[in-house]
Amino acid sequence: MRHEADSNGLSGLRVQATLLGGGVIMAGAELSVPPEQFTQIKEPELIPDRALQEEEEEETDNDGVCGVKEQSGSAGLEVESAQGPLQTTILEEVPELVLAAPEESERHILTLRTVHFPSEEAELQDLSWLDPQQEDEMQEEVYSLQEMEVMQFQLLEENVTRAGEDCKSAVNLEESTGSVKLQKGQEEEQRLAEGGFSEKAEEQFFLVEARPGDEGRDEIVLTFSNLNMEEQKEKPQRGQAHLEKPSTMKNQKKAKEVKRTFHCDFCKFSSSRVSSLNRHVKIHSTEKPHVCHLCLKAFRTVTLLRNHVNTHTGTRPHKCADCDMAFVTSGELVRHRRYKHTHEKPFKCSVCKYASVEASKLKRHIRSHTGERPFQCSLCSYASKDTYKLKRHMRTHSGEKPYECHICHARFTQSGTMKMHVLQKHSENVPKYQCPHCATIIARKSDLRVHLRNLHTYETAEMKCRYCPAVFHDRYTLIQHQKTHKNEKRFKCEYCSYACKQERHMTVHIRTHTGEKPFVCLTCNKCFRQQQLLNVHFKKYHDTNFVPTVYECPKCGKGFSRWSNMHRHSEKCNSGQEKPTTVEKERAMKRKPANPREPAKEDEATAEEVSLVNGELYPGEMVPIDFLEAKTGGEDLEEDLTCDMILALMDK
DNA sequence: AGTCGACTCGCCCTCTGCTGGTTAAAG
DNA sequence: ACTTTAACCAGCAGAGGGCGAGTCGACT
Repeated sequence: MRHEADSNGLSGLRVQATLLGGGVIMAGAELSVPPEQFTQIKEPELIPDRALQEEEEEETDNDGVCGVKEQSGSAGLEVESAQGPLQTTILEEVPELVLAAPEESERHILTLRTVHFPSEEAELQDLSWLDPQQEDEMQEEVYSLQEMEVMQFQLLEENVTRAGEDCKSAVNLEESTGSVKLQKGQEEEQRLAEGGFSEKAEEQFFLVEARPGDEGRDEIVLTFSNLNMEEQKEKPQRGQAHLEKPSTMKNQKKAKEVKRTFHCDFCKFSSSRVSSLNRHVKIHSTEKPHVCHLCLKAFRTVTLLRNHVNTHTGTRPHKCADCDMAFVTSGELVRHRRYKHTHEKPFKCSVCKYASVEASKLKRHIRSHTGERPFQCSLCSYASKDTYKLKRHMRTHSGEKPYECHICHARFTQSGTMKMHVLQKHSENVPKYQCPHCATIIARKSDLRVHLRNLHTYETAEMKCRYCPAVFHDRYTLIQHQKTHKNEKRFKCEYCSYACKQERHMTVHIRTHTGEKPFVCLTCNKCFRQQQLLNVHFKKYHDTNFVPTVYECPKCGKGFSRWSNMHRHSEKCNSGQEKPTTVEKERAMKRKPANPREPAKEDEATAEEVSLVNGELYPGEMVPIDFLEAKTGGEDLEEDLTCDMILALMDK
């Protein structure tokens, strides 16, 4: 059964009835209605062929009843219309349903009901979403819907072992299941009895498909139902209250007798048994005479009380043979066994492979296909597909954070979030996720997904390398490639053979060719090629608080502004003291001299020297430059050293 | 009337995945 | 110092599993 919303809100009806898979009656209608409306799909019921045969005999007497006739052929049953598309009054020209071939052993009968089409305009629904093959198997009747107010389908599942019975053993809608009925007069009567049905009914649409499950089990496969479950529940009598469903020949004969229906005065419940009605009426009563002696909770029936008391006493008489679980009722045990042991899932979605143990789960699942969101948040536009999600969503408005980390007491809105928090923050041996394309290890699966999306997704647009003409289609490869350029001396001087890795080095170097000295001392107007040189110059000659570092010879105590000079001196010093250790060297670097002033020439050279450090040292800081001495032989370093020389050495 | 089984509603849970803010490293 | 980038992290929603409990038809 499939459903598709009509965005225009117009009504349209498409009646479809098809037999699939041998012996399954399929009946469906697709109507454009608001997607929040669903109807109830009744469980399949089993009826014998013989009953169907007698039912059909009676059905032929009913005017306006959708006929059910046999159709032979390997295709099995098909519901087809005896008429062409109806333009005005569908109730006078009803489609005929064809029952399963006699040899069919199963029939699924699905009951849907109550379709009202108040709109003046009828629109055919697009069935393009249907599987083409599936669609081909359906015969459709498309009706103008203006005057169609009520339709009722019943599709019952029947498991019949006897073969060869005449399929014309009809289905009498009046007295049995397994039939489809569209009886205008009856519906009109019912509508009038209910005080104007057309005003109360709401638009609904649905497309029904039902077929037996695999392996001939008692399974029912439903596609879409967009009929309002609640409404179905609330309006069980519409054109249906008087229906009987005899499952045996005995009941069939009973059905032919005049049967009396007992109606509830408080709701639309009715039953053929007064005992059922009496029991039902109790649900409208506030009287709950059966009180639990343990918690004083009251119940309407002794059965409910007994089940309740069992929850206190732990009495669970229905024990699972395959595990330790036990239940108060047998139904719970059956369901538990389906979930945990037999994995029987009778409710199957034909749109996808989903199957469920419970019908309510299939109903909930179908909302993921239809997009129906019946549960509207009262505070925002959010609407959910089930009550729990709405309740969970409401925490975003209330700020409620019911889940607390037992270690750091952080609070969370969802248990899963807290669980992840504990795992990531407070657990050892946290699982990690290795990227299959690179060495990256990521803590969360979802973040790995983001990583894959951002770095390893193929992009149709070419991404160019920043340094060469190469192009790539994923970011990771591009980044890896660009890293290969990292150690290249990509910047080459146009005036000499100098090359370097960083552009800012080249900028400084170029000034040695152009003679440009853009940094001017505002005090003495001396110009420098680099800001750092100017800074050092200023400190040494114009900053009265500046105290330069002095390196003292460990042998004679003579001071030097540079460690290399001191070291050169110390090698030749005859004072007989030992060469300083590395630690002593570091101490010497931190020592402050009594009289630090050095000749201006050396100071300037020192400033030049400091400028080599690519800004990693602050102005005035001393740098061990053994490598410079090795290069220059330590002779006249201050005078001979140029910026570009040092830069070249640094880059090496 | 009692009981059973099927059906149904509702609640709560877990798992999953996306999103956007934060943070630290790299450029 | 600034920008960019990617992992980290909490928030939040989608989907589905499992079960408690109430109702009702059918049977005894």
